[in-house]
Amino acid sequence: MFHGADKACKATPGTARKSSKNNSNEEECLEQYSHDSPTPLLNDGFSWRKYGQKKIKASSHQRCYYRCAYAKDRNCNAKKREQQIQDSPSVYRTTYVGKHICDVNVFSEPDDDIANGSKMIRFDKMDQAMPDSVMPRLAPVEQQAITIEEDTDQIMNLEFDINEFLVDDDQLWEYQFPSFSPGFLDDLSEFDHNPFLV
DNA sequence: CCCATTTGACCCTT
DNA sequence: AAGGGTCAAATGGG
Repeated sequence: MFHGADKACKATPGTARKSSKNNSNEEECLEQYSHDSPTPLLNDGFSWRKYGQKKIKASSHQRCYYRCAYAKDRNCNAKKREQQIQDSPSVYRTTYVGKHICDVNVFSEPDDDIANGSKMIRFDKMDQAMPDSVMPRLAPVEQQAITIEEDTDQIMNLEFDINEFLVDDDQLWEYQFPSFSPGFLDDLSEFDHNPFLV
């Protein structure tokens, strides 16, 4: 139950407010994709703009809502929400929703890129770092085994899975960003996450 | 001043 | 009605 990849084929609830009730079944199947890490994933390569924050009933922590900083300019509909889902060993779940069409150039063939060992990273408009963080795995994951968690969006079994998360994450990031050392992220989050102070 | 975050109201779905 | 997601005015920092 980790990288819960599943689609929400219900015509973007967010935009539904404009066209009243056009829902039902559009072809707007948003992918949803979560990623857990011991620290908030503040800098995942995209520029985000926070647009909301809410207290979630199930959790004692708040959930923050971000959308692509270029959403306006490039009409990008990528969003993410981030929430601390556990305390003791703190775990933050970042859920990505939608795709970054603002960076569609590097998106062409993620698998191909990786296979060829070529660079799939562009720093053009990013003042931060690598683009395309976790998105490229969307497609492959979809046809893998989604049978694990479907709608079980709960946190429950996290306790014993944490270790898996950590290990897997390291490998995952290394796999996706060969140019960066695995510790790169740790380093980053170490100084720009401040759950309680500041 | 400009722009990103904050924050509560608003809206939609269940 | 409750819970979750987004808007937008106010706020604060650069």
